[in-house]
Amino acid sequence: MKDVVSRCPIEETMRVLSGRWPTLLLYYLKDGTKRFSDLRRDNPTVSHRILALELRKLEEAGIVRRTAHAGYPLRVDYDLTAPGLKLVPLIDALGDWWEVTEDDRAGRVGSAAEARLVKAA
Amino acid sequence: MKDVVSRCPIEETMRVLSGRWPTLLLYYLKDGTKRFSDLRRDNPTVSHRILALELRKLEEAGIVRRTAHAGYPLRVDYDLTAPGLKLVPLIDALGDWWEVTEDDRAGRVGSAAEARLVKAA
DNA sequence: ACCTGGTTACAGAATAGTGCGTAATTTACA
DNA sequence: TGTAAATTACGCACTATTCTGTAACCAGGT
Repeated sequence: MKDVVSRCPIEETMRVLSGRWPTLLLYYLKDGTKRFSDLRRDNPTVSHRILALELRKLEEAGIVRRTAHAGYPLRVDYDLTAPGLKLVPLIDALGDWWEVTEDDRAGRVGSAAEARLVKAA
Repeated sequence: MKDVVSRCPIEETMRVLSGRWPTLLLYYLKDGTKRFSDLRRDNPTVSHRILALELRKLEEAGIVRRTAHAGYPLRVDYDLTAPGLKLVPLIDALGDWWEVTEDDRAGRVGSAAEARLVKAA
């Protein structure tokens, strides 16, 4: 994915949300502040390095906020920004779509155009 | 992205929609049947190989339907299935989100938690 | 020395692009 | 009449690019 300037908002959004982790991190962050180590526990299959990179990407996109606290054994908090919170229901909707359409997607029901014809008849 | 079996519907959905092309193809297919060459014209930056692969992925996911007509000059039509059509408004919503939150994301307004506090005060 | 959050270096895997080949029919031209 | 070229939707091999993981290392504070 080259860094092409596209004025298409869908493309821009997907540039941020694409991949395995972004939506999952949003999901885990939706009910409050989490620390780096919390997020690792939430999803143990993400590597240390990738988690840091993904979080930074989301931070730069203005979706999560990073807060570093001075002192102790070091502590960094992550939480959603207002735009990030607004994104949560949209992502949930995608998950719902997956479940609701499960049978149709598997059961090869035919095209939507076909369905329209059937309804019209 | 390994082929890990995850029962998380969000993860499953993103496995299909991730990347630069899937959402764009959905976008171009939303108002009717298109041929392979139409889709190439709609997005001239996708290579023929990748377009074929992406379309096949979407077909296997039950989102688009492929219809090959016999005979030469060879002709193949693509259109959305019913689940695919249902997906369209969700993707549009993501695009809208990008535009609506543009200022907030850029203008570093602070976290959502902060916003809640402000409202509460 | 140990903890947490993060970075760097390198390796291997996954993904994307280029160019060539193919099919049967039509059109283009000498 | 012969033949060369274009058309359409790919598949295949090869290369380029990007992504992801492992492991090591660093910072500041107890």
